[in-house]
Amino acid sequence: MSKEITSRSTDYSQWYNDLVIKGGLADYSAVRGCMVIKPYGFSLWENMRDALDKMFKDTGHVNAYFPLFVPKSLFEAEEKNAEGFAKECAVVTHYRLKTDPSKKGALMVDPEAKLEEELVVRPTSEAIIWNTYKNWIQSYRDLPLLINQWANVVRWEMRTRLFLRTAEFLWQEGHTAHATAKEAVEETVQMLNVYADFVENWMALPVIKGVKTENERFAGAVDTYCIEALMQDGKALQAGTSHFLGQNFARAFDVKFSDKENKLDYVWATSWGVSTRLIGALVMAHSDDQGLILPPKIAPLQVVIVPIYKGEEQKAQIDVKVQELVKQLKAAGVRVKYDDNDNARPGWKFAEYEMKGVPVRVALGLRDLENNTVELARRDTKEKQSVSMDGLPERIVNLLAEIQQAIYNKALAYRDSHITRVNTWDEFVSTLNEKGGFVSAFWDGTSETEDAIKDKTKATIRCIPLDNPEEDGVCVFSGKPAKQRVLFAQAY
RNA sequence: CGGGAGGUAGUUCAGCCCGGUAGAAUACAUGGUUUGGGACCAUGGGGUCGCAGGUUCGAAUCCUGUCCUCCCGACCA
Repeated sequence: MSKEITSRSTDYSQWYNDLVIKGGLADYSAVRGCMVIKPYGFSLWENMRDALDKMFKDTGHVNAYFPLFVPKSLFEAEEKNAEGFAKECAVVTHYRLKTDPSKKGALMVDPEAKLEEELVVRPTSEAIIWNTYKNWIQSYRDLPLLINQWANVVRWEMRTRLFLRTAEFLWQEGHTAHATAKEAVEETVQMLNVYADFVENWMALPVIKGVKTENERFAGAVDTYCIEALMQDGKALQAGTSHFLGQNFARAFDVKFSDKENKLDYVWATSWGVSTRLIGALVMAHSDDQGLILPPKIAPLQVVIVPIYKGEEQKAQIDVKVQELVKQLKAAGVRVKYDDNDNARPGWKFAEYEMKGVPVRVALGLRDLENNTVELARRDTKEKQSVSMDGLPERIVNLLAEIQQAIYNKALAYRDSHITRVNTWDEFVSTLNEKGGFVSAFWDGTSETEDAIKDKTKATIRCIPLDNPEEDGVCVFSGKPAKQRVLFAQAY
């Protein structure tokens, strides 16, 4: 069967690819490293986007849109940011094609149409946005400026993977400006909390909130806060970042404001983003060898109803019952589909919707009509039971909530059992090799140690957890004094 | 960007070594029987063999280039 999914134990990477492709989320395209997000995958993204957008607006932000292109001179203004992204930028150098005289029907770049100044296709929008903010901010009365943009960005990655790392991806980027450092840090932390809230409560994926070390910090940031999630293969995935940018961009773009005492100062900045990469996290964290498992809150379809019948007459009887149920479920705000396609038989549909991760399936046949029951099946546990049609809509609404919680609990249990405290280098290495997951270990605080560990084990410091206690210890690698444990892991 | 594998029907693949004008399964269409875990029978449509050159009487098959994908590695705010 062409729809079969490679098992996790056979080939984890292939399993992931199978889920994305066969689950109907995305497809490869003719463009290197760029994917087509299919309707089912995009619907998932829309649900995520809508929930996040509401949270951004509830915390006082508004949406705007800035250009796709950044003039090179603006891009290079903030030196560290420019350097960090330089190696993966697509650059527009010409603005016109012409017919190729040496080849019929072919086009060539018109050498006469070379741009005076190259345009960088945004890998992130700090530069173009801060160049704009310069014109918008004069006084403390103009602050804070709290803007978000939903956009696509391009990063010319060497090796791409569907959703996890594509050359073009969709994301949101918030860019805020504040009068004080304190306020900007508060904004940075607030948005980190919004991300954690979203990922945990909507995506059912537990995360660890923390701060990045200097090595892992966003280019141009003073501090990078992050949420880190754990995938089923024991590798960590950065699910979102929120940066305190200090006055770096204000200096680079000369954005000053007058405070109440008429004193000029540079404004304080933050930026924060999550991307379609979250879909990759979702797929890898929850799904099984039968296909996707999607949390009800963001699943494009929450309930699918499959009729089981012999002949038109039975079908008509079932239709009547189902129409009523669909109406009730829709009234309760449930995303429901009645699949009465006659081409596919029930067994085929069961397998198909399991692959697509629809949380709840209702099957309804003549036997059920006689007994006033339906067969109710949940995707996460694959449990099936025959239940009464009375009070069914409420029951389904409750079941959806139960599934949402169960998926979260399962991921949480896995994550918690994969945070291992180690005290020696041997333990550190063997834990990474044999068990995976997060390794909590003392670190001497130096980049050299961090680099050396990465070199030897491929593990990086995912974060210094926000609630980290200060304790005295010795660095697991260097043996030097250390003040706290940090979380290491191999990561996507 | 380095190493490996691959691109042939909508999909998964065989054919390639040894050149002779393309096949299976599945999907699709039609008709019939079916329908409580990926149904069956019959008939039918569908492919410039990734693209571009070259060798040859003749290329899916040999040669060169190029694009795309997958896996491993390097890189990855």
